[in-house]
Amino acid sequence: MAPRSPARTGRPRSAAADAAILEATRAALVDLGWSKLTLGDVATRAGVAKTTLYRRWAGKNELVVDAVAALFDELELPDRGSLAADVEYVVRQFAALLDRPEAKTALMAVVAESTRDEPLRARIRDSIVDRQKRLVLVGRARAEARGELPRAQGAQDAARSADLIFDVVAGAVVHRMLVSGQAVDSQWVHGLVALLAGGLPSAVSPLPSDA
Amino acid sequence: MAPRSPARTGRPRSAAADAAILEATRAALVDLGWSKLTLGDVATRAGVAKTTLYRRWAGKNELVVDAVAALFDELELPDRGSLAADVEYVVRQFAALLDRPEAKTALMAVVAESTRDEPLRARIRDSIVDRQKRLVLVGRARAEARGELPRAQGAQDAARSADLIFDVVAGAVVHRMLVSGQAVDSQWVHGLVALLAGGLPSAVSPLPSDA
Amino acid sequence: MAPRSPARTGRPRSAAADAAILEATRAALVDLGWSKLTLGDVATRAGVAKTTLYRRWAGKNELVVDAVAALFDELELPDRGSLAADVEYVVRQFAALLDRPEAKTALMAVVAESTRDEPLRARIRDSIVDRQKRLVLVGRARAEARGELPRAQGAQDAARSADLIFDVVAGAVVHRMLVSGQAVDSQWVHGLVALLAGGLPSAVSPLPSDA
Amino acid sequence: MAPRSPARTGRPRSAAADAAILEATRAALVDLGWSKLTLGDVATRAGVAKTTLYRRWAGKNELVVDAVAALFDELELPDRGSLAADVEYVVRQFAALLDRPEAKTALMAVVAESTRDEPLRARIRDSIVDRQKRLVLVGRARAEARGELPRAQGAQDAARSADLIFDVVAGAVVHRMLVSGQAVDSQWVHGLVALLAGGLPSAVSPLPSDA
DNA sequence: ACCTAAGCGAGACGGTACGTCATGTCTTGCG
DNA sequence: CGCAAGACATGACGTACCGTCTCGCTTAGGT
Repeated sequence: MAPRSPARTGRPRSAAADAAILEATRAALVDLGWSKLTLGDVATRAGVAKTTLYRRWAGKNELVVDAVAALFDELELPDRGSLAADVEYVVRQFAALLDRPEAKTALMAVVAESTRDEPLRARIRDSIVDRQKRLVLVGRARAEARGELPRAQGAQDAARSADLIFDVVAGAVVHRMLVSGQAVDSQWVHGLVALLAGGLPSAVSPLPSDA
Repeated sequence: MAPRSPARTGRPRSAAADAAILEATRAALVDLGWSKLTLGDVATRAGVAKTTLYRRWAGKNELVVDAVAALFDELELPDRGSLAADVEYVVRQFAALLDRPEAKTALMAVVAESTRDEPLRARIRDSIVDRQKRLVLVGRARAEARGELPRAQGAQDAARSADLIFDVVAGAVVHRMLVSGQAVDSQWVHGLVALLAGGLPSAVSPLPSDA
Repeated sequence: MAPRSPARTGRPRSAAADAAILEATRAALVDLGWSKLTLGDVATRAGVAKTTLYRRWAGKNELVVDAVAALFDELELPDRGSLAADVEYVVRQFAALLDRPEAKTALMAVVAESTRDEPLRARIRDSIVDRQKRLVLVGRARAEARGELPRAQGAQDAARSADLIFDVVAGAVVHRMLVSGQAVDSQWVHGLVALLAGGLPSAVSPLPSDA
Repeated sequence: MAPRSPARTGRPRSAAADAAILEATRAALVDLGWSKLTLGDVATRAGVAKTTLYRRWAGKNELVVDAVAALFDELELPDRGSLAADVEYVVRQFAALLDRPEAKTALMAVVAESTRDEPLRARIRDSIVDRQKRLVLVGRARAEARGELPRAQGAQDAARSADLIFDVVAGAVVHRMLVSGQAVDSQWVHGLVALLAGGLPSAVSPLPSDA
């Protein structure tokens, strides 16, 4: 009755090993960064043989995607009472995540690798990117309920605009922190929120600082 | 030191070498991508010894930053008549640049490396990022002249909002193409322009397609 | 009455497995040679699990000794009518055996291993070497009966000279084939027989060829 | 003018490295034996990188042949006054050589490998085997001069019988020590000399012991 | 007819060595 | 003296076997 897995014989894979490897990968990312991380070192840290690691992941890219994906699932969006507050909350949360060294060094690196590796791109999309779009959908649904935003006209338009908002918000934070190399401070967050609320005209006007 | 060049043999190399190396680096990025690019291969392609290469650049990161920086200087912003048109133009131009394989594979990679290498981050900022902020300044100046945007209140606010706009626009395009892995098509560009013009409420409303 | 092994319960070992493993070992020696033979491959060929194999043999050396030992028991020495004919017969037979790829590749290899492994040397001696000394004893007994050789003076001398003759004859054939890498052809065999009959003076004189 | 070697540019190979590697190989053979010798360990012992080692030798087999070949060139044959004395001298010398652990463990192993590797067999023949045939030729020439042996009838016969004598003498010693695993003591040497002098009838007669 | 203990296949496990590759440095000899 | 050619020490790569260890089954003998 139960759809048994195709191979049922042999010694089963150690579940503990998977967890140890992913944890060791994150630790190694913190200590060494992406480019100096070696799978041999990860295996040693995890108390595992290199072969065990290669049995489960095709290479460094895939391993790091899995190791980092879990971090992104920690993001959440409680109701802060208004669209602006929700946006501010999620932006700060995302910035805090990108401030963690393991996320910072790994995210751009695997994205860079994915430009020449379609399966990797798909894995990143499935494990990391698409899962965070839920935050946009939740936020928008609340804003619609509050009357802050008009209701989407159709499913396709809804998806399209969600993608756009996601790219703008996530892209802005990533670019600010990793490309421009500057902190996501209150001033910048308030500027972004203003821009999202009212477009460029709102963004260029000075804002009351709260710092 | 003195550039003597009456009829000396063997001398002309040095000047040509730089150009040949950077060109070879771009070609290698196209063929191999960032992670499989090796300095030995670049040297061979450039018809140069590895020693010559290491005499001029500290490593792969620095070389690639220099090789790619030139591409970004091609961006320009002619007056398209309105703020919206200017934004659309620069977004499309930037997207076209990021579609080139040598830019795509290299940009994220060096940014990733720069998360643990402050001198590299500075080099990227100087050679690539900051030079493109001129586009924002030019665009805003025109928009102010046209009365599309209010004048900035002070130099500091002006710089701050220019940084914000730059992060939002560039970040959105980079995220769309490299992280989400989707094309920057007309629909998306128009959505972005609408969002920049009027904020989220404008972005979620359906737009007249031009595709 | 029979002093059964201490543990008598449980499923008995499969007799078929032993035969299959030894046969698979010989086949693998033919296909791969000693150094590329792996126990995993032998197990697969024999349709047996690696554990089954390790339950019975300590390692590759022991397994191969057992696998090739059987080949050597095929040697025999029918009465050819004279000492010279008996020697020629046994030399040709031994040469034919050493021409089989599984014997050729395995014999020297296990002997080489045995230089640092006393138990292995003993196993080789018991399973292979000493069993073939019977051929010398049979041949000498016949020659004595024919009056071709004087009777040995004592048991110790008899054993000593049998060892010597064995080393000389077997050593010559092995050296000819495996070290010098040349064929044991009629000319060489006749030369050897002449040398054994009359010593070096006989060996350096030209012999009537029969090829 | 001089026919320079094809490649004349670049840093030349270190002559010191070659010597250090061969010496380290012999030391490793003594410590570990053939089967546990690893090229990585040899490289470490020689204070050399693995790549340097692989640049010069194709693998373990070739390296070991070169490392032990030098040992065999130490053999020599001073005039001991009679054929029997010359034979005894060279047999003892060869036995002493085979008693050295690096020669013992390596010789049979490379011979075993050579059964499936024709280039290796040729290398062994050129570097080790053929070079020792000189001893047979020297010994025979002296014996002929002394009148102990008849002169060879032709060059071909001379070569053939030299090969035979070499296989018999060297084969007997090798077989005695490595296969039978017994010492080449005086009794055995005298037996061998007697056999070579007068054939089997001389060998089976008891000899005056000198031990 | 059950019980029990060992054998069995499959295959994952921690290891070790492999042979190759790229890095960044260092000698050479040529021009 | 600059430079190409390429050897060098270093160290990671990804693979192959090793010999051991679970697993979930047979498969017998003793009761």
